[in-house]
Amino acid sequence: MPSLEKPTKPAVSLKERQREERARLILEAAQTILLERGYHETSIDDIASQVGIAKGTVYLHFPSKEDLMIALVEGQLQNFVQVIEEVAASTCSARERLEAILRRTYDPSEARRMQIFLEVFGSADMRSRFAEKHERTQPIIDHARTLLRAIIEQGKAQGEFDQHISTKVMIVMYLNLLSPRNYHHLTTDQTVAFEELLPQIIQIFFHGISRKQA
Amino acid sequence: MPSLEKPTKPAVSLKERQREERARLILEAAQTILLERGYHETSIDDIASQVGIAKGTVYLHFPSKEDLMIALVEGQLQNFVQVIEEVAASTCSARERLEAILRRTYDPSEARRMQIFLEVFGSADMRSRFAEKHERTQPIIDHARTLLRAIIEQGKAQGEFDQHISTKVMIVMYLNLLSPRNYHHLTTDQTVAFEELLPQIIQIFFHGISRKQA
Amino acid sequence: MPSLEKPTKPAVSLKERQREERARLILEAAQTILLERGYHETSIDDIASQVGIAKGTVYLHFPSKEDLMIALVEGQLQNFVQVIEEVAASTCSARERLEAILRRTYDPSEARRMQIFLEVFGSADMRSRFAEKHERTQPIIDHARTLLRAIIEQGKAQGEFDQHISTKVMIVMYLNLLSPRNYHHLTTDQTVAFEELLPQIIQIFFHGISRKQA
Amino acid sequence: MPSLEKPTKPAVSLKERQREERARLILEAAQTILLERGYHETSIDDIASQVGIAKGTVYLHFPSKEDLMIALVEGQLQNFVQVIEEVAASTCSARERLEAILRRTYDPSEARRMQIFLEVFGSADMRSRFAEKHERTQPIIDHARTLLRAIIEQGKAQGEFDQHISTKVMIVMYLNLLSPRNYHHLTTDQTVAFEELLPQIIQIFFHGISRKQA
DNA sequence: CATGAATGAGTATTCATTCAT
DNA sequence: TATGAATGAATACTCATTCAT
Repeated sequence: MPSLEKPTKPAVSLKERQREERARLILEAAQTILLERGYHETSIDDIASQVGIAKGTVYLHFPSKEDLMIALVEGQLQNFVQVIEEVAASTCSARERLEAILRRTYDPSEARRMQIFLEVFGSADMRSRFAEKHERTQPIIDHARTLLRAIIEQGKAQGEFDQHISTKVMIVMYLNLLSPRNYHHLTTDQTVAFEELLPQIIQIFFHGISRKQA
Repeated sequence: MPSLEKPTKPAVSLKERQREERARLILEAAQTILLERGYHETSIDDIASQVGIAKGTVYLHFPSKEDLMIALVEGQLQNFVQVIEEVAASTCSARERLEAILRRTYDPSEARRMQIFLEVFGSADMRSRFAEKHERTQPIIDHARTLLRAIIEQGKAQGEFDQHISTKVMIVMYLNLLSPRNYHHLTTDQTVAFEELLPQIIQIFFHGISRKQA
Repeated sequence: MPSLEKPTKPAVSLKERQREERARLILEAAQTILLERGYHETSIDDIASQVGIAKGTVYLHFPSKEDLMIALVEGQLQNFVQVIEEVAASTCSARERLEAILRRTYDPSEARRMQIFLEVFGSADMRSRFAEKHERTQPIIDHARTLLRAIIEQGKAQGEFDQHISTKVMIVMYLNLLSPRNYHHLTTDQTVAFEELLPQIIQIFFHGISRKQA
Repeated sequence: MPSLEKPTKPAVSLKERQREERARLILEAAQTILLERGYHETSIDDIASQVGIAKGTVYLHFPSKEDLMIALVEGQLQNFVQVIEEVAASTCSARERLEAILRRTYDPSEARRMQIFLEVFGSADMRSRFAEKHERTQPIIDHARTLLRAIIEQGKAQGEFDQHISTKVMIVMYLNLLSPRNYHHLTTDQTVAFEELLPQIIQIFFHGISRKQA
């Protein structure tokens, strides 16, 4: 019977799990409000009351508003890297792999998880605020870029992509496609459904970078 | 008597001109600092002292910090529309016209004039702040989109662009290209010079949307 | 059966002793940290972790931070009174007895035990905080003063001290000598060692109050 | 007539005078409340409403609560040094000069001006808070000590004071006498009037350090 | 009893905005 | 008109205290 032993370990892990759960709830609330209102318009009180806890409790999990923000971005960045890693391991063609990443990024159930991270780099406020504390995130970003670079260069080598276009530019443009935010710019009048948006974007991008049939 | 000639009109107009000049100086200073530091990190005092006037004077021209910001964006938006209008009137091919707009947007001497406008829509802070006061900018944006739509549809009609891709998507993606900011995302290590960036972006985009040679 | 011997009393007393021991440990830790950092810079957490217990446990012994402080001061005050009482009982001359008290107060091994008490009265923060809860300490202080008064008046009666100087003033000045803190004022550059400081202070004070040889 | 010239200088100086007046009022209020309640128990709001101004206005004059405190202490320190300097210049005997300083320090109209400065060095909180920002005050203190040293050493040379007692110890003890605060320790029961206190203190101290008539 | 997570009152500080000069 | 001193609402953060486990 497993009840023979009553180890203290699970207890510790329980507290730890509760703690992480709490942190996760805070991050989630923070994400929702931050996306809606932005960093400066969101107070710690707002976040706390969204979670249904007291202001002080937020500080038990994150030493400062900024650190909360950074944790949020870092988590999403890691999510993103994980998606790339999973896809990178497959044996499909380069295009298929890049498409897969795009699809997972646009997948509504995933999308929310990455918005802040994508948002952060789009705001002067945020970027300058981040610049200093980037040390930890930079290596993760570098890793992501390395993986993408490998995929794209395979695609070039296999004749899928145009070798005259710099890999760097492809990466940048590809990453641009990843920000669903960009597609709200001037489409608040929801006349293009997301379901039709993605295939067309894919079409433009991959046709755009495909090897020209001279 | 000096009242022989109608002195009021010119006087008013002079004052008015001076007034506008003042407002322009403030907007210019605001633009510079806002781009550098972001909305919240920029105080009215910062802007005033950049212009060399007192804080209170800013309020003689703009009723609030937010209105200053909105005036700034509106001005840039109008700039942008003007560029589109100028180009739209030409008789070049659709692609040539769209390329011309891109080039003027990327042109360093013009670029600064549009960055805030482009930046604003990339920050949750800004967007939510704007949402309410959009009434005035929305018609301008609609006008721009109408002009672009016309060009693109000409391009489709003339067989330049792929008719299977929705015009809306093309517009959105095209507007995305316009934000130089996007190309800083992960290119802080200046390995892709801007001069080579633009032609490649153009290449990808226009090849991407070009009619397929079945 | 273990109930043969009356186990309750010793058990309670053991618990009580443990309880008091705990309280003593807390007071000791509090003293160390409070002296180093001051009342406001010391958190209950600091004290608890210095003792190696949890924050809540401190509250099982002292109803508030302030009460902890008061208990500390009261204990030290009692210490001080005890020193006076021990010395007062001796048969030496008045001057020898007052000197003995001074020496024991300055004795490094004792000194720490009284610093907080002396410190408290030197800080406006502390005094105002104390003012209300003085009721309990006041009688102890009165007792100390009575003892000192007796010694001094003996000294006067025996011709040791100048009868023209008020006993009250002598007491006040004498108590002033007791605060080693005072001698840090401007001697941070440690050029006067404590060992030479005390004899000279004694010399000045007792010569100062000695009967004048007309 | 002096009204012939309407110089702008006086206007500037008026503003400047108003500004200084305001700062003085703040310092005065701060002093009163700080002495009563101590640093931590005094909020900027308390000070502001004591002066009858808004919180923000305090910050127009002092960049932080701490700086306000430092300004206060520094001002009082300078007051003290000025007293010493004035007295030091006289040609009286050493004792007379030291007595003069004591009297001026105890003079009720002056006393309030120095209490904070004397208080600060009596609180662990304050001292540690000050330690860092002492750079500016240290030279002033050193100057004061140099002046006092000179007087005392003259006294020794002239046979007024006992040469066997270290000048440093005399200075320290003398400075101790200067803190009226010390004489409240245990004399809240106003049985010794200040008028009789001072002469007796003087008597003890100067008899204490006087050359012994072997 | 002991714990330490949760609380929320309290505070320093900032800055857009106003208005007397 | 221009100024900039004054204002006070807003907000991040701390920490004594409580209480469920």
